[in-house]
Amino acid sequence: MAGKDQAGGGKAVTLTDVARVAGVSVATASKALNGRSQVAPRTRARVLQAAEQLSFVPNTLAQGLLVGRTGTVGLLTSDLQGRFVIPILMGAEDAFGAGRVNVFLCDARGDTIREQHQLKALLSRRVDGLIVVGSRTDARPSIGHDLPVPVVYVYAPSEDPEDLSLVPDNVAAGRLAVEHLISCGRQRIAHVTGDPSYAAAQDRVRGALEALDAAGLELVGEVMYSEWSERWGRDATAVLLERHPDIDAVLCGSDQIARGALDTARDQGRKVPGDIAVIGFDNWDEMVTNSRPELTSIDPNLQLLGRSAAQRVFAALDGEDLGRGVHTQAPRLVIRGSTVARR
Amino acid sequence: MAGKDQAGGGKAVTLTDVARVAGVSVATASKALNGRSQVAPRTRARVLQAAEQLSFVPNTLAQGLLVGRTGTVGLLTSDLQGRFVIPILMGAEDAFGAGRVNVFLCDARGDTIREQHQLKALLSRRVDGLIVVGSRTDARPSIGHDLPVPVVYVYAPSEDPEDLSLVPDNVAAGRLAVEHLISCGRQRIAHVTGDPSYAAAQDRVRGALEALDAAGLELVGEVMYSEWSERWGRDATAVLLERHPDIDAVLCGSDQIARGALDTARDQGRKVPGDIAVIGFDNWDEMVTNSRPELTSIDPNLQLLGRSAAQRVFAALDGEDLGRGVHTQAPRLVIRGSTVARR
DNA sequence: GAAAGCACCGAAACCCTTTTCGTTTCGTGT
DNA sequence: ACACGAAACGAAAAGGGTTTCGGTGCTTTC
Repeated sequence: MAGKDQAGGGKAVTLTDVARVAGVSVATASKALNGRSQVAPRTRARVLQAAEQLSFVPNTLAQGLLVGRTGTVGLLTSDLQGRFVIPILMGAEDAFGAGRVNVFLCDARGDTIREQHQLKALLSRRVDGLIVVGSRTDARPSIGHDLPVPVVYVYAPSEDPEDLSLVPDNVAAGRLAVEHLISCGRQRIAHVTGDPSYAAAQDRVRGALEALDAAGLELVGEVMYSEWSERWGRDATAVLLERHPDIDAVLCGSDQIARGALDTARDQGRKVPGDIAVIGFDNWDEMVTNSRPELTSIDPNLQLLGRSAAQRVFAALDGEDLGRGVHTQAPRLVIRGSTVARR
Repeated sequence: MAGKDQAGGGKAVTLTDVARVAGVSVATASKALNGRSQVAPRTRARVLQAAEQLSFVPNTLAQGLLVGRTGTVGLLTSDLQGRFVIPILMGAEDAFGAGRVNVFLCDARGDTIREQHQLKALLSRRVDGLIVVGSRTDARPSIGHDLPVPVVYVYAPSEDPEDLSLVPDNVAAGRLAVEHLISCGRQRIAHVTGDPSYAAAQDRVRGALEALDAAGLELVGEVMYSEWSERWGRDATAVLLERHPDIDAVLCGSDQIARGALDTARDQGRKVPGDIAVIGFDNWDEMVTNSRPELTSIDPNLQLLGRSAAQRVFAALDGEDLGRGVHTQAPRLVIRGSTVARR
C-alpha cells in the first residue's frame, strides 16, 4: 500500500473530496479552511477534521490561476559550479521565507541558447519574478526588456542601464584592503591578481590605487596579472620577492592567490605577518581558515546581495518601482592572522 | 513602456488573445500550436504568426491542472552550503533536460520543522517527484511514507528500508584507495581521517582494512580520527611521522586532510611521492589541483548520483516501480602526482 | 442532382480553488 | 404567530488551456 502510494499511484486529494467527507459544499469547505467568517464553528471543525484525515493539501496551481500570482521566483544562473552563486542563492531563499515563496533553480551552464530556453520555461510557469545570477562581475547581455515580470541581475550586471543590477563593490573592496594594510603600518605594497579580462580584477586594482594615492603612496612594481590560481600566487610571489625584496605587503586578487603567496613566503623563510602582510579577496571559508596563518580577506557580502535581490523582487510585486541601474553592495573586512599578529 | 512592463504591469498573454488576433477560436488556436492534425495549414500559419507576434507562452499551470502533471520536481536539501550538494543538484538538473522539467530548490538548513514546511509547500505545488539530499552519508529519518509522489533520497539514505536511497559507496572507495597505494608498491600505510561519528569515515576505514587484509597487510598504527580539516591533517601527519618514521603512504579521509598531510611532509623534507604517497577522498577540484604535488583522490561520482536520482523519479512517473533500499554508486580513482611521479 | 464523405472549425466541458451572490434556516422581537 | 434580520450554507462563475463532440461547408461519387 505504501509502496503504491510512493509510486505516485494515489492521485492527490482535492477540496471536493474534503467537502464530500465533511458533508458540505466545496464553497463552505474552502471558507472553513481559509478562516473566513461565514462558517459555523461546528461545521468548520468538521471540515478541518476531514482535511486532516485525508491529509489534504490545497493545490497552489489552481490558487495561482485565480489570483494571478504563483508565489514562485525563477533563479537563473549561468554557472552553478562556481562558488559565488551559492551564497547568493541562499540569501535569496532566506529572504523569501520558508514555504511562502518557492524558487525555481535553473542552470544555463553559460549557454545563451540554453538560457533562453530556461527563460521561456520559467515564464510559462508564470513565475512572479526573476533573479539572474552570473559568475563574473563583468556586464552581460540583458535577458530581454519586455518581460511580464520584474527581473533583478545579481553579481553580473546587465549591459542595459534600464535593468536593475546588484553587484559587489569591488572598487571599495580594493580600497578597503589597501587602507587596512596601511593602517597596519605597511608602506611597500605589491599587487598580484588574476585574469586581467575580469572586471573584478580591474575594479580592485582601481580601488587599491585610489587608496594608495590618497595616502601618498605608490604600488611597488607593476600589477601582476595572470590567472586565479594558487600556482600563480606562488610563482608571482617568488618573482616579486626576488625583484623587490623590500616589500612588506602583498595584496592578492583572490584568496587562492593569497594562499599561494603565503606558501612562497613560508618557503623562503619570510615571516607572515612579521615581515610581510598578505591579504586576499572573497573570504572563501575553506581557503582563509586552513592557511598558515589564517588569511585576512575582504568579504563581498554575497548573502546580503541575494537577500536584497529577493526583497527588490518582492517590492516590485507589491507595485513599487523596481528601479534601474547598477547598485553596489559594500564589502566587509575580516581580519585574521596574515595581517595582524595574534596576541 | 519598457519600465512599466518590467514592473510587472503588462499582464501575461493568454491563448484567448492569440485566438482573437488570429481570428479563430481558442480551440483551433490550441490545436494549431500543439501540432494536432485537424487544422488547415493556412490557419495554422496564421495562429503561429499571431502567437509569435504576441510572444505568447502557454500557461504551464493551466496545463498541469488539466493533465495532473506539472513537470516540476522538488529538491529538498538540508545543507546547501556543503559542497556535496552542488554536483548532485547539477546532475539532477542535467538529467531532467533544459526546460522540460524544472526544479524547485528548497534548503531546510538542517531544521526538521522547516523541512516539513517545505515539504508541504512542495506538495501543494503538486511536484511530480521529490529528491531529498543530505550533507552526510549517515541515515536520516524518512520524510514520510504515504506521500502522493515518488521520493528518492540521495547521499544521506533514509532510515526506512522501504524508501529508495542512492549513496556513494564509501567502502568501495576505501578499498579502491588502498588497492591503488598497494599497486604503487606501498606496504606501510597509515590512515588519518575525520570525525568518527560520520558514517563516511567509518565506511572508508572498513573498505581500507578489507583491502589491506586481502593483500596480507596491516595498517600502521591506529586509525587517527578527529576533524575534517587541513589543520588536523598537518598535526596528525606530524605525529605520525614521529611515531612511525618508516611509513610510505598516508591514506587521508578527505582531500582537506590530505592537503594538510602534504604540507607537513613538505615541511619535514619528505618527498612526495618519492618517500611518501598521499591520497585523499572527494576529488574536490580546488583542493586537488592546487596542492604540491597535485593530489590523487577518490571521486564519489556525485554528479552521476544526482542523475540517477532524477532518472529514477522519471521512471516512477512512467509507472515503473520506484524500488527500495540503499543503492550505492561506485567511486572512481583519479591519479595525480601525490602517488605517482610525473614522467 | 442528390447523397455521402471529408476537412476544418467552434462551443462547451473539464481541471481545482476562490469568491460573489443568492437561498435557506434559525432566532428574536413585536 | 408572524415578520424581519442575521447567520450559515450552496450554486455558479472565473481563471487559462486542452479535448471531445457536434456542426458547417465543401468535394466527390453514383
